[in-house]
Amino acid sequence: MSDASRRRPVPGIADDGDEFHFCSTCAFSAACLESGYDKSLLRDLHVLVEHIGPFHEGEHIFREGDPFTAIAAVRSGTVKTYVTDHEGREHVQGFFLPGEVIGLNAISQARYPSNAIALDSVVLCRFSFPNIAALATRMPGLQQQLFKLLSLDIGKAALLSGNFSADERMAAFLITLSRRYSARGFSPNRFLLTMTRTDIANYLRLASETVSRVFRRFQDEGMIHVERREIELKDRKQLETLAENVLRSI
Amino acid sequence: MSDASRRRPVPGIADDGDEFHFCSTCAFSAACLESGYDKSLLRDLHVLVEHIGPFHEGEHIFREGDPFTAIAAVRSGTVKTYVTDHEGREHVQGFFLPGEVIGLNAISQARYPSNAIALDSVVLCRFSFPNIAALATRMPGLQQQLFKLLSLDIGKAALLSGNFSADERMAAFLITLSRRYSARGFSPNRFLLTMTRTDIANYLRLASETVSRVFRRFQDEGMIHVERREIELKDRKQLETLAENVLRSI
DNA sequence: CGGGTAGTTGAGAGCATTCAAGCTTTGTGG
DNA sequence: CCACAAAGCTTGAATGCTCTCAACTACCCG
Repeated sequence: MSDASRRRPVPGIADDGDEFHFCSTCAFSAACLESGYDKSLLRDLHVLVEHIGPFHEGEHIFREGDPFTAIAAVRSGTVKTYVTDHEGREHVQGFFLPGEVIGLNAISQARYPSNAIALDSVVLCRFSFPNIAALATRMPGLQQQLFKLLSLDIGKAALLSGNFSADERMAAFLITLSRRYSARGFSPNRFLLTMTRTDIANYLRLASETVSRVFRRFQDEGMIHVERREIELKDRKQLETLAENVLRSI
Repeated sequence: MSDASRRRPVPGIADDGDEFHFCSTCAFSAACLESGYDKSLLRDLHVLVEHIGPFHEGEHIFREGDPFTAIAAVRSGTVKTYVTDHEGREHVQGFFLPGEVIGLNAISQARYPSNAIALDSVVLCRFSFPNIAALATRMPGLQQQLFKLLSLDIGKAALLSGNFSADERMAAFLITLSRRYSARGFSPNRFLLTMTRTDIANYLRLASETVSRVFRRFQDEGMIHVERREIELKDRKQLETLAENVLRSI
């Protein structure tokens, strides 16, 4: 995390005496609560958590090459991860919504292999990785959850590896966004695109103009209604059909 | 593993009394030996290993949807993982050389999300995942190694996600193959392409004709010499330059 | 109101694909 | 041992999807 001044607990969420809370968005809470650990272990987990932020739009959370010490779950906002190549082209690797974990691909090299930037106002739960790994040896449920998260990310990364058309990739993008928002209790059919067309393009390996054109065509065909950053999925079925090939590999 | 009859230890490699060996290709051996664990823990690890195979060319190691119970390190040969979409197009997700681990992306769903097939004669080290995970709680070095392997695969999958030209992708493919062979003690500049042009194409998201054409062009420009499945890298520097953008994100 | 960023739309170009044909190697059976 | 088939590979020509370039519009914010 590049900005040390932000590593303070968020007011109102810090420890208050003997009580401790799990933030509802943290990816570890559910798994560990379910596993029925005793209170002391849960407290061990809890004290690892550091609520940091808010980061404002455009602010970096970490940069490529920064030493890796912690993973973080998004509490609110959207995070984009990306790398820049020698020609200055930006390659977006992923968007992270509330509840999702960033930094997992940094473990193998002990450095962040990409940049992470806030697309809007972002608050994170930060977990020291050495500490959570150590704790995981005492909490098999936590270890299992970490393995799962890592494994899931391998599959996610494979999403875009396939040889698909612009339409297929865009449909898959919209459907996965919808599912992820839906899983967090947001509307599955109406949501805000927190990223620019260019970001979407760099993520889907398209030109931003192509993103515009696909949006327009999808709208003309009645599949979506899009206006600036607001989007409504109007024909989910058709979108799912288009996305089918892309998503079956997850 | 789909073929139960192959789950026998390979003759000559099984336990012989009190002695136990690590097979040199197993990704876990080095890390765990280094960590200086006592003999009983190392034996625990060793008894988890099951040497299976050989699988012949074209034989499936697991299929999409098979229940996930084990990960496996390739001992010898090459494994291809792939999925097939609704139009019957094959999407190759990866090639696995000796020392590399397959099945890591199956953890999150408890099912293999893709097919794995032997490209030549393949022998594997199989590890029951529940067992190795349980052991990892007692061997932090092993847990760390598992985290690393998983994290590494996330990065690998991102390799092909970028928006790169056929030349860049092919160069990156050849360079990574070279590095991986080299890391295993094989020649870095002369090796056998154990996969077909079509497999390479499906992996790099190209048409097989394009793969042919790029090979020819690379050869005409003196970067490689390729004849059937035999390839020699003649101008590594130029290849690395081409691959630079693709590889910097790993 | 003006500047800047984001987004849209059109026209032309280019890279990769598709279609098609021919070549090479390998394996099989007469 | 040869013929033949099948699969893998190569090469050429034409099409097409997506990109690039360019101009224009809409919106936001000082």
